[in-house]
Amino acid sequence: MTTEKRREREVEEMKELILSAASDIIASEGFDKLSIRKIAKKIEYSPSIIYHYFDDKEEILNVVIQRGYKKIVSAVSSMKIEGSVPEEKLVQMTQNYIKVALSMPEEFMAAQLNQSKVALKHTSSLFKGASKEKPALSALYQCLKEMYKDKDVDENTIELTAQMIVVSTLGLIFKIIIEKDISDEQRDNLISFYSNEIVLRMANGNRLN
Amino acid sequence: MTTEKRREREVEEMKELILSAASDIIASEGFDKLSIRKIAKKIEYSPSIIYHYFDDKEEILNVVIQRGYKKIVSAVSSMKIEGSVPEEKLVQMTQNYIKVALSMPEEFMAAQLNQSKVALKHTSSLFKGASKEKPALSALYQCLKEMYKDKDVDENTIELTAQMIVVSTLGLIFKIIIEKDISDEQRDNLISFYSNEIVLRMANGNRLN
DNA sequence: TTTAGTCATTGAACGACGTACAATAATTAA
DNA sequence: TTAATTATTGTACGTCGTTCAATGACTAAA
Repeated sequence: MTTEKRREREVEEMKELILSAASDIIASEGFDKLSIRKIAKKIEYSPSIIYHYFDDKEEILNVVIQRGYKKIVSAVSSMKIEGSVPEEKLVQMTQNYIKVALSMPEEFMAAQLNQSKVALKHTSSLFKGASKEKPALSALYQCLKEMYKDKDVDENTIELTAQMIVVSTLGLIFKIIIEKDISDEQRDNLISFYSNEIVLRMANGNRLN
Repeated sequence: MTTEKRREREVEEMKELILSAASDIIASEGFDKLSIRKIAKKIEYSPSIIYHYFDDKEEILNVVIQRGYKKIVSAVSSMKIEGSVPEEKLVQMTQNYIKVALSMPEEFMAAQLNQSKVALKHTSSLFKGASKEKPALSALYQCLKEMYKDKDVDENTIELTAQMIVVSTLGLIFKIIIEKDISDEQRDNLISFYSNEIVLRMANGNRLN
């Protein structure tokens, strides 16, 4: 009777074994080098067994990517924002996000570029109402709202602005990761100019109203 | 004696045959589905022959990607800019770039994400002096300079601003392509808001000076 | 025109891949 | 102890990129 519980646990353990082997391989060799056969060798089972626990390679990849994405989200949200005025908060949030993303470039790119339904459920941010669903976007949205409290900006414009800031930040992160030979100095310059200048201009442009 | 010339031409023709077969496959099935064996079948040769004309699959891929990129560049630069004031030009340039990129999403993504030296030579834009070398960036740079002619903005800031606009635009394009299920209406909204509002804010923020 | 040499092209093979499936081994419930 | 269920494996298929020795075709020299 209690057997069932144990079985469940064992299945979970086996899945974990497979996933962590997959993560190891990805960490040491990169995403494209992951193969079912390598996982099997690493956990000392035959390749076939993996199909008892996962539908196919893609499912494994999706789980790994999803976990990477959660790691990123929790890293970002665990960072304290010390700014008192919304402008300062905005700058800090942007910098935090960029810093975390650049600390795990492989995982970040994989998560963001993955077009599977599962991945898109987490990463999509361009639909109407995204600022209510996505944590990063909603933090941005609140920040902007605070900034606009004396002005007259409609909600739709705030949402669009938040989306554009997110999308721009992603562009910067992508390019920094792709152009892998940027010097530390140049990289810091770019990030600092972007977060201290560009983001604030986007948020608080002189063309509002 | 003239044989050599003919040989050269034949080699070039064979390369072209291989490349165009590769392009066809990529166009109809996507980049990841391209295989040496498929190319061979398409041109009715054995797979081995391909290695007489190219080092490996990657070389073929690089050439195709490079051509795709050139296609994009020439499409953008052939578009007339009708705006009289630099602000209008800026908006139009941005819209043109986005439109062209979205008209060839596969090729555009492949070119931009390719980390090979060859590709980066074309796509990198975050180094110091990029606004002098890269056509898209330099057009932007000129535009910004015109906008700032009465203000006092140093060259470095102009370059950084141009780079940030490019990078942001890429972010928007990437996300629109990745989130493939965005409705036409929503997509047009985003592009219009970005190019008419956000880009101008980035260029002409109230925080200048 | 024959010969020797160069170059184009092929077929077969290797090792790797994802995956399906029937056969076997282990475990559980009766 | 038996029957049923479940875990695990071996084998096989079709795919892939790539190498290499063997062939075929063409070219230059005799």
